[in-house]
Amino acid sequence: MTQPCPATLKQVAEQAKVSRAAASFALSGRPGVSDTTRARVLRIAEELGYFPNRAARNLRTSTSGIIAICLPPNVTTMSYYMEATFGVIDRAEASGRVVTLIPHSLEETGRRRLNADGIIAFDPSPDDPMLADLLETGLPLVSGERMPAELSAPRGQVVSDHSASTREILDSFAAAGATCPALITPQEQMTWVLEVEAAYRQWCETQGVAPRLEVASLEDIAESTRRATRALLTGDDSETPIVDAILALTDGSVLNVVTSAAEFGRSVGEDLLIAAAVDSPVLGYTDPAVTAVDLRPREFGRTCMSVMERVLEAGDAETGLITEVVGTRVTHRASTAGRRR
Amino acid sequence: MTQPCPATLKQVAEQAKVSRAAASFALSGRPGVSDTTRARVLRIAEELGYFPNRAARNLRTSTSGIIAICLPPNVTTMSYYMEATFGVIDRAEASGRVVTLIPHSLEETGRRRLNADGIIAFDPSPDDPMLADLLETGLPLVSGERMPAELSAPRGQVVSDHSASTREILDSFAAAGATCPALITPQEQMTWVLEVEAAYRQWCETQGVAPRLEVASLEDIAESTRRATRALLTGDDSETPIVDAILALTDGSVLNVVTSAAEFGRSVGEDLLIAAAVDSPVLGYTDPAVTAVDLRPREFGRTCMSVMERVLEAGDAETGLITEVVGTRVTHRASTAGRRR
DNA sequence: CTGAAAGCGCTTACAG
DNA sequence: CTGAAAGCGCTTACAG
Repeated sequence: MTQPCPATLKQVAEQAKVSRAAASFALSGRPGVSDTTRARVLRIAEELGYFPNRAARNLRTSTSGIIAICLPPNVTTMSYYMEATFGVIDRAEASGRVVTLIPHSLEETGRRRLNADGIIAFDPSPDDPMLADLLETGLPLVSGERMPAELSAPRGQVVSDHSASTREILDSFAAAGATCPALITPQEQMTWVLEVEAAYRQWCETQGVAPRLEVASLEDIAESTRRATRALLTGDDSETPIVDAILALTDGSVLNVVTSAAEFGRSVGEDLLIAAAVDSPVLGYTDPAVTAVDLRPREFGRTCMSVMERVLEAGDAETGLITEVVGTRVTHRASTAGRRR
Repeated sequence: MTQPCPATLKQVAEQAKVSRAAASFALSGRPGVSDTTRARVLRIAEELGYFPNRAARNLRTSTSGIIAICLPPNVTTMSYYMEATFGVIDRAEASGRVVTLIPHSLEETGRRRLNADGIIAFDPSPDDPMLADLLETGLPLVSGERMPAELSAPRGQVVSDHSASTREILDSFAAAGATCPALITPQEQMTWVLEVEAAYRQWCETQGVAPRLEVASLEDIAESTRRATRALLTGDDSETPIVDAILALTDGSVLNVVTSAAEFGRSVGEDLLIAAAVDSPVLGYTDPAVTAVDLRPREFGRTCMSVMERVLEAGDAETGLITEVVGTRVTHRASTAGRRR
């Protein structure tokens, strides 16, 4: 067990034979202390395993050291958000901040109590009432994926190149012999959904194929997901070409397509290719395993936190909109192998 | 926007025309202040929207107000842990505490820095090295599900009745006509896994059927999951009866069975029943949807936090092992319908 | 039953 | 370049 009470600034100062002020200056890297003194203080702080008492620092600086994460309501693609959250935590640890999640049940008083220094909102949606409330607090906000235009601009944002990954998926469909790829989107107007959709439409236009979209609506989500699959896979209309590939944006849709393809006389990975726009561990367990876009959520979360740090450091100074891009990569699996492997 | 600076104790005291000490006593419910004064202070605090400054309180009481959650490494059944975490947060909010997650990548220095008041460990496993380190800190610990005997006892625990839910699942298999139910377990020796396994063996003994277990090992988890399914569904040995129902403990196994049943000439929900020991939203999206045990993770998380509060309140006083049970319920879906619906 | 006072550990103007 | 001092908001012995 480590020492019960961690070393205090006073102890460091005494050992280094300087005042607490000097020690504080040395540790925070501010000018006003000679290089030799600074080095000595840093060495002793290191030896004693010193780190500043969070409560004292927060009290003095009127901060809370808390970064709050806001996730979309009713998230089914849990793994992405869980990983992204851990990414934020990874990075927050370095600056001694604490990360917590805001439950959607949190009342206004609860949010006031929370008293965060900043908010990271993943996949902000214009339909989320809590998000609107959070924006009103005026706290520094970093958005994971772009903020919808209807909402006030964030101080920083981290984005993925969904256009590129969508094109890569569609190209791999084509390479495996598919000629009529369809899209299943959720009804929520999160910006990444719009980006995938736009990239899909553009790809279709370039290739000269007619876009086929189905929306799994929010109300009665399970049934509407089934309806979307059915709409795409029943060839009730001989005028429209048969859908031979599906890019699904939510894991619910993916799983529904994978598990019901046989009912419609299709064989996934052979005469029906399928891919997911967000990867998840479960997609590696299905048979066949499902090709998906690895959005590198952990890295994405880390980047969100480092943008947040820049925003907090800037304080009220004008920074413009800080933007960072996190690269994605497609994990190719058996579901897009095509007939001829 | 609410007032920039929340009301302070001093303001409350001034308005109530008492000393800060008296106001503090009144608010904390301690004796030493007359009833009329107490009522006045409480009313004024309410009016001003007063709540104690976390940093000041923490500094004064040498606490951090942080509750850290430790999840198993490599969790695939994300939704359960996410919900349980939100449950902890729900409840922590009432006592003004902040909840954070401990990433498994966190180094020893990081853990010292974290400086939590207590730790809630979900599904503690004897194989988790981080958990062993956390136990050494001597911080108050509440475990979600029982602690393995090898590890030091927690101060409190919250458990589910896995025996009852396992029996309910197995009984429903039998009611739908299955005669040879099998179990797929993960290799991790989490106590709930052992409990389900024990309940399964006991049920088999009572029913006079031979238990059939497969383990999906950790290394090469995806492949071993497939192997487990194959082992159960290929009738290579005419001496052993054909498995006609499977209870899978992880969502990976469930999805693998559901998506590969057809390959083995089986039809899920008809001649092959399947159920999951932990429910997840994705199980509602497969076709057929999968019967599963709803462990009520949010309620479970809330209960963990309320046990933690009791532990913290007791301080060093001997409390014995505080235990709470959270009821579960089986969500019956099409995967266990059986041939004759 | 109530008030005056100390002090948690830090940061930061201010004076030397 | 360095030191002495104030004060963030709270809790809690201590004295009346």
